[in-house]
Amino acid sequence: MSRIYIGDVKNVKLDSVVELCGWVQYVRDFGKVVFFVIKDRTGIIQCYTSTQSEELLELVKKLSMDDVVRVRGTVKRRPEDQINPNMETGDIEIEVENFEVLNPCAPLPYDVNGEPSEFTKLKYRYVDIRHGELLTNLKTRSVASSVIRNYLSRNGFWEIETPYLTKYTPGGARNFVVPVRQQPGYFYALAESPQIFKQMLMISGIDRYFQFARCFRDEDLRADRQPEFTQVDIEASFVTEENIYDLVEGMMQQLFREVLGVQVETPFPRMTYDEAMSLYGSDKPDLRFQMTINDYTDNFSASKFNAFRNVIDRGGVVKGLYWNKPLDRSALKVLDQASSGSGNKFLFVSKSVNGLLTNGPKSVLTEETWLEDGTYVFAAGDKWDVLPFLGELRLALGEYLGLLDDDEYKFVWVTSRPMFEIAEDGSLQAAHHPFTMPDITSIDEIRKNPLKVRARAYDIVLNGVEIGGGSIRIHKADLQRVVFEILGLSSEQIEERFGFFLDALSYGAPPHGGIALGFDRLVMLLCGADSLRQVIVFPKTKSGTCPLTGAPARLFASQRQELLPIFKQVIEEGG
RNA sequence: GGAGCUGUGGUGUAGUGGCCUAACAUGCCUGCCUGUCACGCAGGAGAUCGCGAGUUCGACUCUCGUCAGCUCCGCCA
Repeated sequence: MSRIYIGDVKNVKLDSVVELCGWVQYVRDFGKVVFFVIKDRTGIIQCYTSTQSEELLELVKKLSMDDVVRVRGTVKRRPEDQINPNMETGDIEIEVENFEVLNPCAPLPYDVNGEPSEFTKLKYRYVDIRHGELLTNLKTRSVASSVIRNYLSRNGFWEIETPYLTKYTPGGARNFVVPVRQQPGYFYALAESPQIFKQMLMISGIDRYFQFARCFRDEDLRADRQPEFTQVDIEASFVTEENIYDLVEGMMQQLFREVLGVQVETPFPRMTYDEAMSLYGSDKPDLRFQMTINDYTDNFSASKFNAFRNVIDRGGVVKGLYWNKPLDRSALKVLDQASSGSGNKFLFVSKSVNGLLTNGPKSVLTEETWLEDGTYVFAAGDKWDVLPFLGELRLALGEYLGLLDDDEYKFVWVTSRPMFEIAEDGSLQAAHHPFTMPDITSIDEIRKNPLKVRARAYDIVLNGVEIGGGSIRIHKADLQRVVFEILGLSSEQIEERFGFFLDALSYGAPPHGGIALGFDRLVMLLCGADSLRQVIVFPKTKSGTCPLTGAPARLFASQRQELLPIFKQVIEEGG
């Protein structure tokens, strides 16, 4: 006989003898009879021992929480009146024949039934995983990755690993750098994504590739951002947008069916970036509720409400949200909360048979006879300030009205972003990345008016969260060179930074495209978690430290000696 | 880089310019209990109130600084 999982005990015949390994959860000592509950990753079960063996009884009394034990005993049905309906194994228990403490556990550093600070839990992450929801989340994560691997393999994709130690890529995220002992003054960069390599694989004739790629970015962290995270990186040759959409929609369908038992409708709706912004005030619209942003510029163009009319006279717009029921002050309060700190103001008007409730001038607004019963939230100003602001208010209102259903999954493709946007310093920068194919028929088009050009890029959005993005790539060296030039790179810079890449494009690059899915975020949504830290096994704190290991750390003396020449070289090169 | 919130026995919280020799719960230690199920009961140990400076007759409490954690903005193609 050998050890079985606790979760399998319910499938074993009564009165058979089983061997279980796990952690002691609770000990309930009644002097002459002692109960203790043990747990492994599959479940929990109650064990008991009584006076049939005084020796055993004495040993069991000494157990404490999270001692690691091996228990051998008989599966017994509990007395009828002792069945615990709150326990999956509440109708049975193990009568202990013998047991062994494999390793006693020191008193736990925190109360596992309470809610210790996140820092404490990170410091003792293994305790948290053992006792919390993390165990379930990690299982979900494992199932998700296996579903995705199978799906992609079945569709002819090869899993290939690309280097993490690579060359610094300018623009985009800040890279982590790694000093190279053998070449003082030279550094690797940790890959912020496998972008260049996956294109190289297409040029290599791999045709279909995927990878669970770790990506590293040295930027400030958020609840949904870690310095290292995992992307499902996918690239294919001779494809169009439609092929990528089909592939990913099939994958999501399979994933949600196998992980959650949820049937996802395909194809996913699509909207352009402009539609998403003007209707939802966001490039990642949450389509779980259909409230959209409307234009009220005409309604207010002759209004006595000067604040709005003046904005319109200066070329601004008035946009707003409408809900067909009147709302009270608590809604206004929620919106105030949502807009505080944004620097934008909104006008709240709730109209009913009882009159107007508003945070604006009531007498003036009463004259706006076109207002219907229900609630309006208006904002006026420059279109590109007003839309994102109303986008925020829309979400706050949706949440307040209880329109965000956690069990609903609304996917949408957002397409046709502008190829370039204007950076703060006035220069142009790539809105997606500089390897994205512009939607043009001739190179002249992009040279003449780059800001008008759209990118053949697409984002996949689920319930207002961007879970992935990709594009058809540039596969011709001359077009790629022009894009670099528009981004302000000199020919010398292009040569130094991307010479090898332009070479590759000129040596038989096939048309290709792909997508990268944020695996951590995807798992977060599958688990219903609200922070990445709940689906990443050993995450870092907001300032990038690891409370468990104490990373990052200072160098040892011996390491300092070895690395000294490297930093000497850096200092000599100057700033 | 900016804004906000938080920091009190191992853990989670309470507290207020003197009432604090710092409270409660849980955990820990000792003892009692034959059917509990986060068992119960009795007793006990455990904290220079994140750190530093200042104001004050007096600071856990007020002020400034600093450190750490969290949320948001910037940033993250």
